Amino acid sequence: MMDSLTERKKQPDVVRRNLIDCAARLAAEQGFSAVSVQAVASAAGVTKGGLFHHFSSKHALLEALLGDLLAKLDADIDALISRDRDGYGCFTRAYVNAFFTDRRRETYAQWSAMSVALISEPSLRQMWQSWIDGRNARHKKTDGEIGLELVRLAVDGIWLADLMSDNGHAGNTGEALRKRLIGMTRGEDKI
Amino acid sequence: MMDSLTERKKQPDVVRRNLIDCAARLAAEQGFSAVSVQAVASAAGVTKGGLFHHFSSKHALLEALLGDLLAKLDADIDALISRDRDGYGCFTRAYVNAFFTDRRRETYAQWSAMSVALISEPSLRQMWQSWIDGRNARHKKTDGEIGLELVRLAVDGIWLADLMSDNGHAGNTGEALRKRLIGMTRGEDKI
DNA sequence: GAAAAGAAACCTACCGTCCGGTATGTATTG
DNA sequence: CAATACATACCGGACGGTAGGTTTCTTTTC
Repeated sequence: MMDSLTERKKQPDVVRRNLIDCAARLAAEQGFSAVSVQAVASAAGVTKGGLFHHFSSKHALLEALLGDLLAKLDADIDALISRDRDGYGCFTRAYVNAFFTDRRRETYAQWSAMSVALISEPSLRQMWQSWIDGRNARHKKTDGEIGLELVRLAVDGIWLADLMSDNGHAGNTGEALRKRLIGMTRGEDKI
Repeated sequence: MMDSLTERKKQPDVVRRNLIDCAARLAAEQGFSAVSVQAVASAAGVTKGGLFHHFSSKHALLEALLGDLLAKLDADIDALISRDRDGYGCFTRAYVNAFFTDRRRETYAQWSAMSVALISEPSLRQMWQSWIDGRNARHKKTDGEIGLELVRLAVDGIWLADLMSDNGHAGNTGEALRKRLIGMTRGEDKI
């Protein structure tokens, strides 16, 4: 029996989607250790059994969550690349800019929390690894040089520094860094 | 009653030391998730109660372990700095070289495992944060420039890449990167 | 210097909690 | 009716931590 006003059909895909979102929100707001099966299920207004109906294991849920984040990142980067006029270093520039814009969005908090899982869980690492390998292979012609690799590594370094920092945002402090990095992708030398 | 040959007095500080080392070894060989109180105690040939006699909590044990690693890193970096003739960028160079030499040692595996805890546990993060803050303040005159900060960030990026990579060593692939980074600390521009 | 007293160094046994996962039921849907 | 979409109830295990005893060393006392 359903509420008279809220009367709807069951929407399993909506529930499934909601489970992923709740897992992401939990991870973002309370850290990865707070992402237990019970917590995610409760947050989504479902019981644990219900969650296990949609995902065969906790791991499957995490994989879905990571896949989601990767898909978004993929879209962002592709959009940035298509708007880039120069060929040389276009992926690296997109990588830098995608990072610095995501840095203020809520997805960033999700990434932050996800990173912990990403480092500890081998199969999740594998997903990230194959993503980055695929991208590197795809943009080898335009972004294969070691100088550009260094730029991307520096971005990862900032990411790591953010993870270590207490204030999640760490936001506006990096504009100088961003400009410098973008400059490096264009072969500008400085000082 | 003691064994006739193994006759020794109790050496609590040795046991304590051994507990830290075993925690580090466990973390290095089986990942951070394998570092449970029970596992560490067993590896050190002591019971759980014995461990809790030396460390008031699991967290205290982890802090001791991190403190140990930081002390070693401190010593390494100081030694490298004292051997550096130039003033400008000496800390950054030491940071780069300490990383790349540690990369082949066993301490690196310990760091790898520790990083997971470092990211997830706030109070451990705090220890790292204050270490790096102290170093940055101390070398502000010689290593304050943004270009040098970028070099250090890139090193952190390599560290993160290693964490994500499956092969723990990832060793010799980075010599070109190292030279490039060292070059950047001397104001050389390239390509 | 030996006995007594005290503290430090451990061990055994246990507790409550939370975890991921399962087995089985029941209501909804097509 | 059959399949899907959930809920309920439960399990075995590991986890961090505690309580209380027992052994070993150190210090005091006579």
